Amino acid sequence: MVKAEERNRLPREFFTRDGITVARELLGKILVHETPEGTVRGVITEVESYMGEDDKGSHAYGGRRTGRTEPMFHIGGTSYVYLIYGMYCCMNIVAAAEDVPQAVLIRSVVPADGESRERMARLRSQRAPRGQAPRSIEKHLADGPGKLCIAMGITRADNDQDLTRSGSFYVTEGIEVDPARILAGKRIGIDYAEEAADFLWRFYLKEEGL
DNA sequence: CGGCTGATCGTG
DNA sequence: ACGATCAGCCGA
Repeated sequence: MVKAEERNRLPREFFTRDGITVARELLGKILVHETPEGTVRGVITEVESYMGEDDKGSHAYGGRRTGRTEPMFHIGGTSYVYLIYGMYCCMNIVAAAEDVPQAVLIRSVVPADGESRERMARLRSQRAPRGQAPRSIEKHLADGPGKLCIAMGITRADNDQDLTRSGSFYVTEGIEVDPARILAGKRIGIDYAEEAADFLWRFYLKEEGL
């Protein structure tokens, strides 16, 4: 007997489309991570597209295929988790076909239920670098790529996983999103990307209200 | 709320 | 050296 959640898992065909379509469609979907501490579910509210070899903002720009970027070249539906600034992780979901290095950076989620909210708060609290936990965990539970990974227990151990098959890491249907509620803006933190820094490839939901 | 800065380390 | 970042601290 399968869990209802398993029946709603997004299939390969969802992810093997272009990175902008997948990014927009991911808004409102639920990222699920089953950890030893329990299952954490987050509704995706902000994403960014990284569009492959020609995108100066992408790790795969110029076809750069190394140990780190390898997962980006795998088939749509693969996870790409990497360490950033020596202390945080960023979580991406690869899009498109194999050898087409497009990916969607998950920038923000909100807890899908009360249990997830509690687990996110605990995970964020227990990882207090020097001293006390962050000031306002409640208001900023998972509203950033690094915070999101901490809140959902996502680490580099979750890199290069097939989200369409993994038993503990996947995406399911979520809330219905009116396309009119999707806003677009410039991607964050890629000032070095020249003209690509101005592309409106960041998508987010108007009003975090849900 | 906006700007500045230190922390920290795998990757190329 | 350099980040697809975060949190604390400052000033307005």
